[in-house]
Amino acid sequence: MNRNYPRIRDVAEAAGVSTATVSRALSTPDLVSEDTRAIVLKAVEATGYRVNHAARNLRRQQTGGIVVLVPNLANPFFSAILSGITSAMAPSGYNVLIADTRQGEHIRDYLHNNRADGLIVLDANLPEDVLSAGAPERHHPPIVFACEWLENDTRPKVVIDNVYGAGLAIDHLVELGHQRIGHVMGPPDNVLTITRAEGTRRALAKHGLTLRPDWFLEGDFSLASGAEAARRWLCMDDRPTAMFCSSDAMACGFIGELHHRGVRVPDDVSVVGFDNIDISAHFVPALTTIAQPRTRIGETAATCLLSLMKGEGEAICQPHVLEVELIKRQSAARLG
Amino acid sequence: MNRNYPRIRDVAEAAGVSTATVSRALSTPDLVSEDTRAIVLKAVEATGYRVNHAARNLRRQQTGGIVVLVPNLANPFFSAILSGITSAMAPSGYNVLIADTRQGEHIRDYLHNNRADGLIVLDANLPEDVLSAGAPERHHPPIVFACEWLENDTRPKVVIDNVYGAGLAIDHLVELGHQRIGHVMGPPDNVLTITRAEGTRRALAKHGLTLRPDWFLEGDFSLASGAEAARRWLCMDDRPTAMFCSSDAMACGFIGELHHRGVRVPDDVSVVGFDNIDISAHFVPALTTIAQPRTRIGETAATCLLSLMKGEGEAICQPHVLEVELIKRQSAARLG
DNA sequence: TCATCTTATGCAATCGATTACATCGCTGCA
DNA sequence: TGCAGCGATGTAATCGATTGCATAAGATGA
Repeated sequence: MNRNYPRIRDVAEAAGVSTATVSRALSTPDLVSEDTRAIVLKAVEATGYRVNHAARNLRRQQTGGIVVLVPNLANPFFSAILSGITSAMAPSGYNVLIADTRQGEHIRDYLHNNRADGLIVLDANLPEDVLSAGAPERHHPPIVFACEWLENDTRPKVVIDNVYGAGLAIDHLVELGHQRIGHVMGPPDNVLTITRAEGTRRALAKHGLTLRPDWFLEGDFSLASGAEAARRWLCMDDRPTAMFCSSDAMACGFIGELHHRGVRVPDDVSVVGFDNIDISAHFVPALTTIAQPRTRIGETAATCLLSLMKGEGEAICQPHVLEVELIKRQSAARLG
Repeated sequence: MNRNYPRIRDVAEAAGVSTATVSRALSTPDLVSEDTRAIVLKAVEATGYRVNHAARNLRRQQTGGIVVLVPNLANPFFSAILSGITSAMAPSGYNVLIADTRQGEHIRDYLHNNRADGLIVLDANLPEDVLSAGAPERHHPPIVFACEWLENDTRPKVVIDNVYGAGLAIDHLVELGHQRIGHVMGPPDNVLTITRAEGTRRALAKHGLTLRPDWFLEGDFSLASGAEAARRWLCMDDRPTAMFCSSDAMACGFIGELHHRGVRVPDDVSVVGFDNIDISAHFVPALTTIAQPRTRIGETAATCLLSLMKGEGEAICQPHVLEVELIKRQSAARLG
């Protein structure tokens, strides 16, 4: 930041008005006459003035930024959401800060409302106390949850219907003639894991299929854990003919590992994923999956947070449930 | 941001010292006696004080943040780099803002030094004037380029040796007996495209192979452009037996599309990618590729920027060239 | 014992934009 | 004519932390 940088006072002098008028011309144009406004804008142009955000934020008692808490930034699933957030935030002038929740203690800083005017949380598995709504001595800024959320928490969230999505996947497999269906899950304490597993169980029950707990494999949404699940599938002496994976990354890892071991998808086993990440359409075989609108999740969360910060109340921020969709491709085929 | 939030004055009163002492105890502990420091820290604890960054930044004439300009945030290639940046930045206390360069005019704002104390640029294809070093009336903050860079520009950068990397790929294919080698390129005006194509040409020449311009296909690093390249490959009546793709995403798109059309990799054509993104090891077939240390690129860029901002001069910021490595997997096989 | 130097602390100005309040000039109505 | 009301603008206080300068207390040396 450069000293001798044009200040609002320089603009005021150039325009022959007071700093108050310059400030008003820029942030509340209705309060100045059309003529002065034009003069001021010309002076701004001439001096190359840009507002000093630190000064503005100090006076306005705000920080001028929002923070996005991301679990594992390196996971491409989140980059599309981030992209949606930044594009929805850009016109507002708020800065978008990102913080990787794996970076330990630093996140606590971000939760304080003197660090950010708002928060978008993509990771509901933070240490117990961090996100608790019930600690009034901690001054949290407005929070919007996206993708993940806390059970029994009334704060606004932007999510999908994971139970329904899982149901779509199972219905499809059953339609293809599969009766022996397994499930690769995410990490145990994750809401997405829980709801997708629940949806899987319900759909299996609906179709009168017996539930085989030994066919529910634990994973962590990653490629590597999908590969690990494949190895466990290979060790079974009584194998399912189809696997529903709780993330596309796990589905890809699963298929890739099977391929290395000489097992073919969908010939030897059908696979359905969840997320519809970019690679899925190009995978070999192209991945049948449940699509969720990732960019729109980000946009919606950002828009919701903006209206919360404007103080437009919680009313318009009822849980947004965005639609999911079955994308039929080649990784799941008719049993036979 | 809450009014009646503890200010430095509250801490001062609680500790029975002046605000100056509190400030010093926190930011320059050496200037304060051990006893008072302890008292102040206790008072900080008791009041729950957190510094107001707007006030600090205003007084210190800084913004407290750095901006990362990313071309297409939704591209997973960049998320690993971002991850490296945030982890290297976390201890410094600087905020990390991200801006997607596709978001048009807003980027210009970020380039002004009253918006950020430093800049990491991952996209060298911005409009001509935006990054030009030679416009002194624009007050740029310190800049570090990463991955991409401007030709004939002496500013610090963190890059890899793309010519050498491309050479590794071609050498490997030649070693496997391939004589007819094509190349899928990135967008035409991109430095990575240019240097990787140059490396390809040089390596082909080194091995005495004739250069076939009709085997150099244009792409844009994306999955979709890889698929498009596959379609063009299929239309050739005189096909290369191996393709070196300038990004893993294009390699995956290429292989996926061929697979849909019944062409097998590596049986019918060998493919080598570039980047070693996470999916590559799990792709079908597992992708032979040139690895670049993406996380470390981010970390190095961040560290370099930090020392630049500390005013430690350009000296320690000579172009950092990080190493690349050939990862042999299954997508490239012996010809025959 | 006094002058000098060092260390620890306080006082108060400062960073730049915003905004409550005061002022001024004008219009319109009684 | 006089006064209320309104629109446009200026004056100056304010946001909270930092830091140059002043000062006081203690250490050192002659």
